[in-house]
Amino acid sequence: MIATPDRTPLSREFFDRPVLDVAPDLLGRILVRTTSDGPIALRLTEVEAYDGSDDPGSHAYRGRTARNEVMFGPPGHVYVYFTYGMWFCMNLVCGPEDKASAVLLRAGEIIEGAELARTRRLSARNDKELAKGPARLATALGVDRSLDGTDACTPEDTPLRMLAGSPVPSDQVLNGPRTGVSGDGAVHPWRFWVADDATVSPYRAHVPRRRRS
DNA sequence: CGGAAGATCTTCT
DNA sequence: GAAGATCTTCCGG
Repeated sequence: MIATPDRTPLSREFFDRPVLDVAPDLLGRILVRTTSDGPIALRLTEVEAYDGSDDPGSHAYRGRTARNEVMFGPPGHVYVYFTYGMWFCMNLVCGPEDKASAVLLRAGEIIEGAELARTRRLSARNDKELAKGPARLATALGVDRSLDGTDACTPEDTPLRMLAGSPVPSDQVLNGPRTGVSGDGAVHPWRFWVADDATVSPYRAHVPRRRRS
């Protein structure tokens, strides 16, 4: 028989821990995104930890700015940024407050609302690709900067919530270098994913884009 | 399948 | 002014 995933919300305390503890613990948890079109539920299969102001790969490394403001706020809130001229990516802020650490949600399996997700991800060739990659994940869920700062762990039915789901046993969690991170930040093996899961995105090392003539 | 290049624009230097 | 926590399409093997 199949264990029903736990639909209770994750607590603030869950996120109020060091980001390297929270990141692997987020695998198997469920993110629910609700809009007027209906709900989408996503089971997280791949994340990356960004260790706040100590981490050269982190948006918070060079201090507080208008963009990363939310990272310096309370844990359990959502940090959304815009990148490469057309994509959004989402993070969950971790503790302690002011450390500005966060977990980038890189990939997941859509377990509810796949029909709706497909309408936002027309280029996806199959359902495994709907949220395979951080920008794809945000696109599938209809997440943009208007959700920056949203509290993801309230008991109320907000547009974005984290539920307990079913944590992945540590022997099924793999880790390695972060994708697309350049310079000194690339050395940390702070990308975590579920072993043998087809929704995990392929690893790509950072490549500086060639300058246009 | 793998590599190259384009798309597109905010953010910080 | 340059680079970016990316994705898609196009091309060659």
